[in-house]
Amino acid sequence: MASRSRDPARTREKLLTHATVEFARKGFDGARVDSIALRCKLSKNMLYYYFKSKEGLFVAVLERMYEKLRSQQKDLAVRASDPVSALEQLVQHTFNALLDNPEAIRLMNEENRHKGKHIRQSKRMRDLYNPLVETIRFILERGREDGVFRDGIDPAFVYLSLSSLCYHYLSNQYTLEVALGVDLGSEKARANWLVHITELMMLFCTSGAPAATLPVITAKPTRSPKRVAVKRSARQSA
Amino acid sequence: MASRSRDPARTREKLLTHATVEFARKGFDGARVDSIALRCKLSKNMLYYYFKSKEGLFVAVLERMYEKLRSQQKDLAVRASDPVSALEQLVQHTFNALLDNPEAIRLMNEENRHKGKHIRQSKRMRDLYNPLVETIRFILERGREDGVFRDGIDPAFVYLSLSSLCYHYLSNQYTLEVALGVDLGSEKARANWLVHITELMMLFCTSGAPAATLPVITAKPTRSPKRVAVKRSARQSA
Amino acid sequence: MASRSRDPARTREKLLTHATVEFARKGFDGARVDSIALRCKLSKNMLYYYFKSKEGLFVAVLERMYEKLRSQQKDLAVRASDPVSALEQLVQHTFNALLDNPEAIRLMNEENRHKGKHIRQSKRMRDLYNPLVETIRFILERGREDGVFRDGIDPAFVYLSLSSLCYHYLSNQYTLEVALGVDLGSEKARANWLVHITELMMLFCTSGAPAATLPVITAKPTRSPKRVAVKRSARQSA
Amino acid sequence: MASRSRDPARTREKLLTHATVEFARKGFDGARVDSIALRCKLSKNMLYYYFKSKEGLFVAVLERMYEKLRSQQKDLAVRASDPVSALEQLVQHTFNALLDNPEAIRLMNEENRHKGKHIRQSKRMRDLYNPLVETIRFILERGREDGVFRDGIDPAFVYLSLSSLCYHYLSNQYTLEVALGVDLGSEKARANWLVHITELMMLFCTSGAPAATLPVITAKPTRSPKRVAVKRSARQSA
DNA sequence: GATGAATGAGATTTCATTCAT
DNA sequence: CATGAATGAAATCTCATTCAT
Repeated sequence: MASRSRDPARTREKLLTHATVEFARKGFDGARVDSIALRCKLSKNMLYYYFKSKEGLFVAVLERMYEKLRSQQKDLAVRASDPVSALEQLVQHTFNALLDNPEAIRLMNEENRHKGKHIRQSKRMRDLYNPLVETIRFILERGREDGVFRDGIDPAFVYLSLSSLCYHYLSNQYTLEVALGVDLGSEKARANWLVHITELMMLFCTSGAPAATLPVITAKPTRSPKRVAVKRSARQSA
Repeated sequence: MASRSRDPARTREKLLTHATVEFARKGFDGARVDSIALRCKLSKNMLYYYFKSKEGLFVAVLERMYEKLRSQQKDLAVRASDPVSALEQLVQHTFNALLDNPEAIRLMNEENRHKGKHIRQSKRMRDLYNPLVETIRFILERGREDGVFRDGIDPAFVYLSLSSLCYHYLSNQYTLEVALGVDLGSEKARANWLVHITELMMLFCTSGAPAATLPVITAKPTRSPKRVAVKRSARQSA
Repeated sequence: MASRSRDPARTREKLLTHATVEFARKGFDGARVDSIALRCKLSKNMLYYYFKSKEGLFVAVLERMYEKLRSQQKDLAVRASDPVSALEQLVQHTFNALLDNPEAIRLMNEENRHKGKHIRQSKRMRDLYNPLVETIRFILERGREDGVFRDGIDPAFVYLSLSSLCYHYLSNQYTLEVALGVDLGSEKARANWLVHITELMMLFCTSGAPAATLPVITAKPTRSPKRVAVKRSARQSA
Repeated sequence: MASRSRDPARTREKLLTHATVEFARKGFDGARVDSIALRCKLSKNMLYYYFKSKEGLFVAVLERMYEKLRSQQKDLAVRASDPVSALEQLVQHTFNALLDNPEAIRLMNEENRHKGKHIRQSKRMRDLYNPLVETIRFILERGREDGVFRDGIDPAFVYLSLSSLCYHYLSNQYTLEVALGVDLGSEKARANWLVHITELMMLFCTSGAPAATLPVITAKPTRSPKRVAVKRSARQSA
C-alpha cells in the first residue's frame, strides 16, 4: 500500500505536463479533465485540489508555457554577439523554440480566441517580455552605432515581424500546405524558410527609411475593424 | 405558428452564417448546436437534416469561409496594375480580407489544430488557391521584366511571407498586446502595420539575392520536429 | 417526370413487405419509419397515409403475417390423408412454415411481449385458427376410429405441443446453440429435429392414457404466477 | 441531500435488478435509461459509470438472468432421486424457473433476435449449461441401467424438447390464447400443461426406438433455411 | 397519391465538479 | 494527499409525426 507518489511538487508538475498536451491538442473546450487525470494516473480530484478548476489549470498551463518558451529564446545570451549575428540568432531561437514546443502555438491560439482574458491579468507576462524588447532595442542600438542597421526602428515592429514569420509558418502549416500544394513540414523546407525569414529581417534592419512606430497602450483602445488603406504617399520610399 | 419559411436555400444559408460565427467564437468543441439553431430560429434537427452532423456543418462553414476570403483578395483584378502597385494591393487586400472576416482566422486556426483533416479532402481548396499563386507568379514575372523586382523569387515564399505578416498580427493580437504592452487594435496601429509589412514585402522583391524555394509535395512527408539551424554561409548576403 | 408507381395496391404491399422485415429484425421500438420508407423508395408520408401510424403499420404487418403462416400450414389439404400421415404432415408443414417465414417468429415474440394487445382485437385471428383446431379434432377423431390414436386427446394440447416443438427450436436457436454447444442451424440438424418431434407427437397420440384438457376462456382469467407442482398421483401412468 | 448510499455493490445490484425488469418489459430498444435510473433513484450517469453503456448493462443483465435461472433448475440436487422422479423434477423445476422469472423469457427472446451476439462471447454460458447436460446424461444412463428408459437417447434432445414444452407455453401465451381461444394463464391450466409435458417427456424416454442425435458444433455451420422433409422411412417406428 | 421541409419531444451519452472517506 | 462514488446540467443526435405544396 501507500506507494502513491506523495510528492506534491511532482504531482503538480505531472498534471501541468499532461494538461499542456491535452489543452494544445483538443483546445480548452475539447480537453477532458478525465483524460488528463487518467494520463497522470491520478484521480480527478487532485486536479481540483491543485488548480481549483479546469480554467485554473489552463491558466497555469499558459504561464508555464510562456516561461518555457521565453527561456528558449535565450535573448540575454544573444547580446554578447555582434548585432547582425544577434538578430540572426534571435530569429533562429524563436523559430526553434516554437518548433520544440508545438503546444505553445495551439495554446496561444486558444488564448487569442478568448481575447487574452486569461493572461491579461498575469503581471508575469510583462516581466517575461520586457527583457526581450530590451534586448532587441539593445541590438538595434548597437547595430546603428556599428553603421550596419538603419536608424529609428521600433523594436516592437521587429518582434512582431519576426514573430509573424516564425509563427504563422508553423501554426498554419496544414492549411497552407493544402492551399499551396507544397510541403512545409520537412526539415529541408523548414531550413529554407528559416533562411528566408532571416534574410527578410536583415533586409528590414539594414535598408530603407525608418518605419512607423506603434502607439503605446494607454487607455482601452477602440477595436473597430475599419478597413485600412495604405496611400502611396504614406509609404516610405527607399 | 408563423408560417415556416419553406425556402431551403435560405434556411441552409442562415445555418451557415450563424454557424460560422459560433464556430469562430467558440471553436469546434465549444460551439453549441443548440445555440446555432436558436439563433436561426430553427429546430436543431434542421441542422442535421442539411449537414448530417456537427462536423458536416463545420466542413461546410470552412469551405464557404475560404471562398469568401479568396473572393475578397481580388487577385485577378490586381493583375491590371503595374507590378509594384499590384503587390501593394495584394498585401492590402489580404490584410483587409482578414480584417473583414475575423471568423476566418479562428476557423483556420481550428482547422490547423485538427491538422487540416477536413479540408485536405476538399479538391475545392486547390482550385481556389491555384489562381492566387498564378497571379503572384505573373506579378513577379512582370516586375522582373520591368527591372523592378529581382529574379528567382518563389511565389509560394511571397505568399507565405505576406500571409504571415497579415495573419499573425490579427490572429495573435491579444497575446501580443499583453506581451509587448502596445495597442494593435486601433485603426492607426493597423494602418502603420500595413505600411510596414508592405515595405517589407517590397524590400524582399526588390533587393537582395534570390531566396530559396520550397519543395513541392510528392509523397507523405516526414514531419520530424528536428531543430533547424541557419549556417551563416547558407545565407544569401546582399 | 411523373414516373412514380401510382399503383396504390403495390405501394401498400411494398410497405408491408419491407415493414415486416424491419419489424422482425429490429422489434417494434427498434424499427425505424425512415428506414422502411427508404427501403421502399417512398417518402415517409405514404406510410402515414396508408397506415396512419407506426403502430397501425405494425398491426397490418402482424395480420398479414398470420395469414401467410396459416396458409402454409395447409391443414385443410391434410384431411385427405390417413390420420397418422396427416399428423405427420401437420408437424412438417408447421415447422416448414416457420422456417420459411423467419419474420413470423420475431413478430409473434414481439406481440407476446406486448401481451397480445394488438391481435386481441382482431376477430380475424379466431377465424384463422378455428379451422386448424377443427382439422386436428378431425384427424384425432378419425385416428381413434381407426384404432391408431388413443381416446380423449384435447386438440388444443396437440397444437400447443406441436407448436412448442416446432417454434422454440427455431426461435431460440442462437441461445440454445451457445448453451448446449450444438449446431441447430444446419439442414441436417433440422431434419433430425423434425424426425424427433414427429416421433414425439406420434407417441403422444398413440400411447398412454388420456391427457388433461385446457379450460376454455370465459371471463378474464387470473394470471397469478403461482408455482405449479405435479403430484405423482396426478400423473397418468402408462 | 439524504446521504448517498455509498455502497457500490448495492448500487450495482439495484441497477441490475431494475434494468432486468425494464429490458424484459420494453425490449432493448424500448428500454429507457432514464427510466431505469429513476427507479433506482440514481442519476443516469451511474449506469454508465458501472456498465459503460446501455448495451453493457444489457449484457450484465443477461448474464445475471442466466445464472439465476440455472440455479433454480436445481439439477444437481435432482441426481439424488431415481431416474423417473429426477426427470419429472427437472421438467417441473424448469417450468417453475421460467414461471418465477418471467423476465428471463423476454430477455432470451431479445437475445435471439440479436442472433445471440451478446452471450456468444461469454464463456460463462458454457460453464452454466455443461452441468445440466451432464445431469441429463447421468439420469438417462441410470434409467437405462434400471431398465426404465430406453437406450441411445441424446441428452441434448431431451433438453431441447423439455425446454420447448416449458418455454413456448409461457413465452407465447398471449398469441396462443387468442388463436386457440383458451386460457393458458390460470393456475389450473398451467398445472394441466405441466402434467401433459411431463407425460410427453416420460413417453419419450420410456418407449420407442432411439432418436437421432444432433451434430456437435465444430466450424461455423451453414444456416440455409432449406425446407426439411421427413420421409416416412426415416422415422423410427415403435 | 406523393413529396421535401420542418418540428418538438426525448434518447443516449458526456462532463466538470463535489462528497465522504 | 489522495480516492472512488455520485451528481446535475447539458450536449449531440434521433425519431415519429405533420405541414404545405
